[in-house]
Amino acid sequence: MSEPGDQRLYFLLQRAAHRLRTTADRRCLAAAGVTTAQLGALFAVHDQPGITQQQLARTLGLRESAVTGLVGRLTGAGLLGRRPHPREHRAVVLELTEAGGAALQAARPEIDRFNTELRAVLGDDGFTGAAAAMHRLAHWEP
Amino acid sequence: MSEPGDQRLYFLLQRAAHRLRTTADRRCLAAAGVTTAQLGALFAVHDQPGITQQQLARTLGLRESAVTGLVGRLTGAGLLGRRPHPREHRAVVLELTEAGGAALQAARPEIDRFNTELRAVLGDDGFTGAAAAMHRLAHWEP
DNA sequence: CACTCTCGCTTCACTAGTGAAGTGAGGTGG
DNA sequence: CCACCTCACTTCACTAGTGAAGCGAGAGTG
Repeated sequence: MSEPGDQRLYFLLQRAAHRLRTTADRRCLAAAGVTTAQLGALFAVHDQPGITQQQLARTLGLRESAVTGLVGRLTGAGLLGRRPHPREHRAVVLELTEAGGAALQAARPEIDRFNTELRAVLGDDGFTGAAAAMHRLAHWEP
Repeated sequence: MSEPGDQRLYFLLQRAAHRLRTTADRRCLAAAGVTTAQLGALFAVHDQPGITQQQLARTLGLRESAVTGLVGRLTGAGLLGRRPHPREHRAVVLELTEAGGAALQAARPEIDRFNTELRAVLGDDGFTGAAAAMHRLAHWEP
């Protein structure tokens, strides 16, 4: 409709990401008391129990210092547990607590609803195409 | 290549946005001493001199409180000037300083280079399609 | 003339991230 | 046996954003 030929991909991408993030965060906070960033960490730990913080950083695409903070907030909220790694003295092993699993369950329907809405906005082809493009950009080596 | 059918658009979008943002920020900081968020504000003021903070917030898709901080950093760096609005006592009017204009000029080639790289990664059609999708998502009313 | 209302902007506490520098228990080589 | 190195993790100062609460000069209103 408006501005059909807008080609400032970087700007639009940041705008879209920011928009989606704030609305998704709002919904997930209401539904499960966690943000989407926290949800990402919980999912990663759920999919790979016993993951270390370093692996988690790599999985989420963050620096380790960011993970220190994120994990700190999650353990503080009782959603994640930490214990020393059995074979590597520096490392720490993460696992979901019951509350963490419950938060994941509570957020699940909200996530599905959100995804469905995105699919409705873009259409099936647009959705798939966008996902493929984002995948390429996320894994691009500059 | 890997994970061809990854359909977690939200996750991928955030990942891509984060990835692009950090690399673009790094480059723009090196080339012009400003971040891309600051560059966005400078461009908006350049395109619309005398813009108020409220209008700037709307242009950038941010809350006014975020703009307070952003503008504070930019005036502190001497890139932006503030003066009282002639007709509206609450409002403030923004304009580029010379240093602000210079920063814009210094960043321009970096921006163009980055955009060219993105186009190379996605291909012309992929680029246009992604931009259209991002435009839709950025302007989506939930 | 006083009283209230308006509404840009600010402030505060918070989450979320970078990047550089630091920490320290445990292997490793002389 | 001890100094040295490794390297997960932490800390620190910073940018960037939300959302709620609040400020305050000026316009309306009685």
